[in-house]
Amino acid sequence: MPKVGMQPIRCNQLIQATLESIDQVGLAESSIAHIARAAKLSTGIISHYFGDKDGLLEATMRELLRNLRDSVSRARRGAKATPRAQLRAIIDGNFVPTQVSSSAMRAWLTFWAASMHQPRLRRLQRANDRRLHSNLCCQFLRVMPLEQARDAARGLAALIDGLWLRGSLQGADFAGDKARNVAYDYVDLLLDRSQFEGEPALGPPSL
Amino acid sequence: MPKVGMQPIRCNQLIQATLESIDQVGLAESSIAHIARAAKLSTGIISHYFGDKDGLLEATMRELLRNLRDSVSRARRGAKATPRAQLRAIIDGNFVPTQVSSSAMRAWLTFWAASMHQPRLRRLQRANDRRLHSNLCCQFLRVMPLEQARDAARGLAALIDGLWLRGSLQGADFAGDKARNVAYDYVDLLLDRSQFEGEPALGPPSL
Amino acid sequence: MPKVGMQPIRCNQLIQATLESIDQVGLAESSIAHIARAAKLSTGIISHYFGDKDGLLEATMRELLRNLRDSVSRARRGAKATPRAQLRAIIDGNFVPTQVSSSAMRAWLTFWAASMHQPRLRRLQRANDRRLHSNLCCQFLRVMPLEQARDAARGLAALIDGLWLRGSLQGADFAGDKARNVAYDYVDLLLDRSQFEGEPALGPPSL
Amino acid sequence: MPKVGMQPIRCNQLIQATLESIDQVGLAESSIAHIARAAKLSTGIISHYFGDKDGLLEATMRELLRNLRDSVSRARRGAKATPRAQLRAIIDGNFVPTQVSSSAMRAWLTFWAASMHQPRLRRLQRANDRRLHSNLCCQFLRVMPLEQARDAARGLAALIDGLWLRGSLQGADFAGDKARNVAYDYVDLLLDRSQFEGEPALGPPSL
DNA sequence: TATGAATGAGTGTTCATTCAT
DNA sequence: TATGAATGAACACTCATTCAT
Repeated sequence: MPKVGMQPIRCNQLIQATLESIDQVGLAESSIAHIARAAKLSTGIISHYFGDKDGLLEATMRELLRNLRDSVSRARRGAKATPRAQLRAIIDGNFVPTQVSSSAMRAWLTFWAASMHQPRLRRLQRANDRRLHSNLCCQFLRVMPLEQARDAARGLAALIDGLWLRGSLQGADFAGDKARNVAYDYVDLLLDRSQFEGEPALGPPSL
Repeated sequence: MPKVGMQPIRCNQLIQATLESIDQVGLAESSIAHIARAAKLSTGIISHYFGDKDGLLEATMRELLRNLRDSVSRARRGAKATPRAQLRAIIDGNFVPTQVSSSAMRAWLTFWAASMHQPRLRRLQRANDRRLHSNLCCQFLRVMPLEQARDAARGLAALIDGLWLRGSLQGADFAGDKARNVAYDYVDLLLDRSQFEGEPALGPPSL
Repeated sequence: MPKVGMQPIRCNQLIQATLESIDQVGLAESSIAHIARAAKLSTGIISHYFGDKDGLLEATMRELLRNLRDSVSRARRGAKATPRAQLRAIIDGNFVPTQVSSSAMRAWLTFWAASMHQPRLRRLQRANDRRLHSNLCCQFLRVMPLEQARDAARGLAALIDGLWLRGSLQGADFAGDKARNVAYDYVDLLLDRSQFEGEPALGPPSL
Repeated sequence: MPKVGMQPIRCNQLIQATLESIDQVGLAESSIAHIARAAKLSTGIISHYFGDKDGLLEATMRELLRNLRDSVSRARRGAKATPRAQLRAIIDGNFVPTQVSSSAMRAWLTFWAASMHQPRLRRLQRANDRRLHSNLCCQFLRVMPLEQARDAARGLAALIDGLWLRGSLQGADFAGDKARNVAYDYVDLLLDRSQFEGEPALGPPSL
C-alpha cells in the first residue's frame, strides 16, 4: 500500500505556498517551479493533485473564499440578531486579522484581477459577491424599503471592497480597525437615517 | 525613409492597443506580439519607443491617470466652490462615461493588481491615491475637524474605489449613474451629520 | 496479501492493454499511465513485472511474433506437403483474421517503425523476417534454382509485408481475403512459370 | 527592413534537419531541440516558420511526397508510352537512389506509422496512396479488364511498399536494383499472362 | 503482490528582446 | 523610422521511474 492520506496535507501545503508566492512575488512571477519550491515539493506534484496550474489557482481562490465565509459566519453567530449587530458582524468578519493580513488582501486583489479573464475564477467571485450583497440586503430590508435596502447593500459592499482594495495596495499590514470603523460609521449613517425618516420595511425597527 | 514627427502618433497607437489588449485578453495574455498586432505595427517598434514592455505599461498607466486627473479637474472647474458641489464634482469626474467604460475599469483593476509588485507602477498609483485623498480631505476639512475629515475622505475614497472595483468585475458596461448616486448619498450623509452635529472646521458651513 | 501465481495473468493483462493502447492512441501517446489504466492496474506494476517500459514493449512484440509463428505453423501442419500448398499455408497463416485485425496490423507497423532505432526490437524483427524468408525460400527451392528461389522468396515476403502495411494504413478492418488472393496469385505466377520454363531445383516438380 | 527572403532557406534547412534526425535517432527521439541543433538554428525558429512541431513534421512529409512524385513523373516522361514501359517507369521512380537511401526509407516508414494516429499526415499518405494505385491501375487497364487491373494494381502497389518496408528495416543502404528487378518481374508476369490469356480491356495489346 | 505518492529531467511552446537591414 | 528574423531562457506540463507502505 502506498503512503496514504497525504492528499489533504499536500493540497494544503501547495495552496499555502501559492498564497505565499502571490504575496511575495505576485501572480505573474508565481511559476509552478516557484510555488513548488515554496512548498518544498516537486513541480510534478501540482499536476498530480490539481491537474494543472489553473486547478491550483482555483483551489487557492476557493480556500480564500471559504475562509472569508467561515469568518463571517462565525462573527454573525456571535452577534445579536438586530440588523445593526448583524451588519457589524458581517463587517467584523471581513476585517478580522486573518482577512486583513497583507498576504490575504494581496491574494484577493490578485484573484479579482485574474477573474476578469478566467471564467472559472469569475464564477467563484460572482457567487461570493452575490452572497455578500444578499446578506447585507437582507439586514437592510428589515429596516427600509426594498429599493433603499438594495442601494444600501450596494454601497456597503462597495465600501468594504474599497477598503480592502486600498488595504492591499498598501505594502504594510493594513489598519483593520480603522477600516472597520469607517464601515461601522457608514452602517450607522444608513440605519439612523432610516430610523429617523421612514418606516421599517418589515416589522418594528428593533435596532 | 526617415519620417519625422511620428513619435507621438506611434506612442499613442501603442498605448491604445495596450488598453485594448488588456480589455480583451487581460494583461497576462497581452504579449508584445499581441499588442503590436492590435496596433498594426511590428514588435520591434515597442522597444524603439518605450525601451521595453515595462516602459509601455508604465506609459499606459500614466495615460490612464492623466485621463482621470483631467476628468476630475474639468468637473471641478465646472462646479460651484461649496464643499458639497466640489465633492460631487470629484465623484462626477470619477464616474464620467469614459472612466466607467468596461475597458477603462478593467485597465484600472489590472494596473492596481500589477502595481502591488512593480515599484514603478506602484509609485504612480500611490501618487494618484494621495491626490484623491487630499482633494477629498480638503473639502471635508471645510466643514469638519481634521480627524473626522480624514475618516470621511478615507471612506469616500474607498467607496469610489469599491464602486469601480465592482464595476470592473461586471462584464457589461457599468451603471455609472447608480454608482454615482451611491457616492453622492454617502457625501450627503457625511456632510449632513457634520452640519447637524458640530461646528465646521474652517469658517461658516456655507454648504 | 501475497497472492501467488499472478505473474502470467498480470503479464498478459498488461500486454493486451499495451496492444489496445497502441491501437487506439498510438505508441507515442501510450504512456505507462495510459497502459496501466487500460489494464486497470497501477503504474508501478509494470516495472514490477517487466523492469521498465521497454521491457513491456519487447514482451508485447514477442507476443505478436509468437502469435504469428503459431498461426503459420498451424496452417502449414494442416496443409499438404507440396510447395504450392505449403506456400499457400504460409500466406494463410499471415492472413488469418486474428492477424489482419486492425488492432494487430497497427501494432505490427508500430513495432516495425520502432525497431528501426531500438536494437532489442530490431533483433526480434530480424529473426522473424529471416524465418519467413527461409520458409518461403525452402519451398521455392523445391521447384526452382537457388537464385530464382531467393528472388521469389524476396518478392513474396515483400508482397506479404506490403499487403499488411497497406492494411494497417486503412482505418477499418482489412480485407484479408482480397489480400490473400493477391498473394496466392503471385505464388501461382511464380510456380507456373517455373514449371513451364525450367527444371525444378530438387527432385520432381510434384506440385 | 529586416533580413528578407530567408523563409525558403530556413524552411528547407529545418526539413532537412528533421529528415536527418529521424534517420539517426528516430521520430520518438527527435525533439525540437535535437532538430534545431541539427539545423544549427534555435528552437524558437521552428514555431516561427511552422507554427509547431506538427507543422514541421507535416511539411517534412510533404517534401518527401513531392520528391517521390517528381521522381516518378520524371521517369515516366523519359519512358515510352506502352503499359510495360510506363509501369517500369513508375517502379523506376520509386527506386531511384534518392528514394532508396537509408535516410529516405526510414523517413517513409516513420511517417507511415505516424500517419496511423495523426489525421493530417494520414490525409497526405492516403492521397499519395491513391495516386500510385490510380497510376498503376490506369496502365493495367490498357491490357486487362477492370477487376483484374485493380487486383494487379493492388498487388504491385503492395509489392513496391513491401520492398520499401523491407528496405527501411535494413540498416545499410538498400539494394535498389534487386528490388527493382523483383518488381519488374512481377509486372512481366502480370502482363504476360494477360497477353497470353485474355483480350485487352481497351484497344489492341500494343505492349 | 500491488499501490500510487513523489520525483525531476525532458518536452513543446511562448516570449521579450536584439539586431541587421 | 520601422521591420520581422532570430535567439534562448523560461514556462507549464508529461512522464518513466522509484519507493515506502
